[in-house]
Amino acid sequence: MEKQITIKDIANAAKVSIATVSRVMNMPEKVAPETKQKINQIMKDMKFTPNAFAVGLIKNTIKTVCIILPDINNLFYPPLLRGIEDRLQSHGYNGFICNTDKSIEKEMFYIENFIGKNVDGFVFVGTRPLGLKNNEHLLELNKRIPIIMVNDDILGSNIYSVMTDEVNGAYIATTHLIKLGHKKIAFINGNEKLTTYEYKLQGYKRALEDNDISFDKNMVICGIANEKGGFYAGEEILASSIKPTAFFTESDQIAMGLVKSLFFHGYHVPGDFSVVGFGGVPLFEQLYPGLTTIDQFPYKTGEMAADKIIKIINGEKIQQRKTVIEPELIIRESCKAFTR
Amino acid sequence: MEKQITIKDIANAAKVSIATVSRVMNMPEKVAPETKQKINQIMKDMKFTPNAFAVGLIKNTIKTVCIILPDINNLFYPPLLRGIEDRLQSHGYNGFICNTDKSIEKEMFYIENFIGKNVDGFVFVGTRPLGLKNNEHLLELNKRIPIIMVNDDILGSNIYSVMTDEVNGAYIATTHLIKLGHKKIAFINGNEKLTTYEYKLQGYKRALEDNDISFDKNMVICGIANEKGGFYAGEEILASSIKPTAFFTESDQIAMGLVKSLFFHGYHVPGDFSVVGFGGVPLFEQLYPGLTTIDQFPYKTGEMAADKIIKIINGEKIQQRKTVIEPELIIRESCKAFTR
DNA sequence: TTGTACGCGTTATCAT
DNA sequence: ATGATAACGCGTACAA
Repeated sequence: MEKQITIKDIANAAKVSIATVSRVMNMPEKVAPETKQKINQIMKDMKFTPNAFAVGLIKNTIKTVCIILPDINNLFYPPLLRGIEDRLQSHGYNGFICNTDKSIEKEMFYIENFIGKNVDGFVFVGTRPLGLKNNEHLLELNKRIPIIMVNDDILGSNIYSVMTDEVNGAYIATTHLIKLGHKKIAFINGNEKLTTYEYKLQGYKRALEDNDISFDKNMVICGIANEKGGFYAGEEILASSIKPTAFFTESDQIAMGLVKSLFFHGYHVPGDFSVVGFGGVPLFEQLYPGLTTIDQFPYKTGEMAADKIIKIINGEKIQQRKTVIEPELIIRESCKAFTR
Repeated sequence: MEKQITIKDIANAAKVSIATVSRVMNMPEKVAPETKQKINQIMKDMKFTPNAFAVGLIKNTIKTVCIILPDINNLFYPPLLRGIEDRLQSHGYNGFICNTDKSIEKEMFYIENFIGKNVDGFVFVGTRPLGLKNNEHLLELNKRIPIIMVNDDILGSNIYSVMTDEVNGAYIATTHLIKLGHKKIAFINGNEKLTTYEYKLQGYKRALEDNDISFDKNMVICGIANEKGGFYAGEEILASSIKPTAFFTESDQIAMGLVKSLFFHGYHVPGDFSVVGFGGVPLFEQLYPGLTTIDQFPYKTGEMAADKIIKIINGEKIQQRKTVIEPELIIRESCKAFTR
């Protein structure tokens, strides 16, 4: 559009050299107050903003991070992304957001793309497919550029991470139901080979075990991990001979669909069935009934991830490779004691 | 971290000049096939990626757009953002996402910030505060850099836009309820001075008028435009002497909270009250009951916005300044005929 | 077909 | 306290 205003234009207007103009921006203490004053004024008047490419060429940073996640439509991510963004912002950084739909190809494409754009680091958000071959490229990348994983972790690697203790979260959820007197607790899980599903299953099993309830694999329904999957899971269970009295779902979003299915068939929650979700998405406080769930503190998770990647970028010492966030039970209205 | 591979390294390795290397990337037809072959191989082997800053300095573009929106936690935005991103991607562009929380100060800060980062354009998503003084800076910006507005429009300006016909959307929603026999229709709106609230109120009023139902301002509740606001609005109405038989809400998210309030007090939807939302957020198909709503086609809106800003950036001719998307009624389960 | 050399806007080093 | 100038990595006009 318009010709860009350069440091040269400012220098001419101020009758000084470009070096002085540069100095008022980078080492303002080394320039005389009046000169500084004058130059600052002129920069404002002419709406000067330094060319980021030129600066980047020299400083080799553009204060930008690339955030890679499965899909922003998953309700867990918006608050998490806000946490990241707000925090990056306060450090003077910005973030690109990239949706991969869990496709490793897309992920690799984005990585190439953004290495080309000289980002300062990568944040990988969300659970990852199991298997080394899906994660090898991250190990490679980690040698070139600062990266961090959020809500997943590659054991035995030296990749930094911030994640919820999901095993414990699932344990707490299941235990809550058991303490309420439920013994027949169905678990609605996702059906892909993702670490998060493994963790939650572990926690669920362990809670049963610790309470001498035998694990029944028919009680585990694996489907699509969203509200539709939750609905279908409900339909499937109600049509089957499985008769749980309570449900633990892998995500809040699944819980929503499940609850719909239950109501749809004339049941009441928590009157007939208790439901515990997982995530802590603020929205579901306003579900009917208010969803009892495991809070993963998505916003806080994002903040911690942002702080950590910035530290890594700045070469600061990090205490622990893996930061664990302990989840907490939020009791709302979707559970009831089972008495019979 | 590691030393960057430059075009010079490639040139040395291939025993050619840097000009030739540059040419294989930018004018490959002007270099001999064998030379090209060899250089390409070496570039791959050495994992060469051109320095974006250097390229940007010359071409003065980094194929990046800045997307400014109120808050990604508003459920209407994730699908819209996906539409934008997917489309930008296919044009070789990437997008920054910035949440302003409707603060003009934050917005201006981001604008400065990203002008400094040399983005190629801005996409302003979401309704804007009324009043020229809140939008003057966009008129200024529009002279410097390509910009587009999504779901708002500044009349009389030459800023491009893509937006739903919200007046008509509200008209359709209200008319739907009227046709079902409802005469006492409450409208739950947002309480700020934003264009979108004005538009929807207009459509609501017009529908009443066209059906000889007199407008009762007590039937309009203005509150916070999210699920909590919806819940409070429900509480407020149920505690009052206003006795509507149906609700039209400014957003799907409001509808969710409203429905909760209604159930909470022992009412049934649509048995006792009919509810129509606004937006078309896919999630609410799995609300109980499935939410009848006005589809604004958020994903498609995003796609169209992305296509348009790219055209503007490329200097292509645009047919119409303002692209209007006609909303459609999605009938699900939250409405019922009123007979009495 | 290929190479030389200049310029993009800024920072930083060395003089002054 | 300020100025001149060499880098930063790449693209391209011009020369060969």
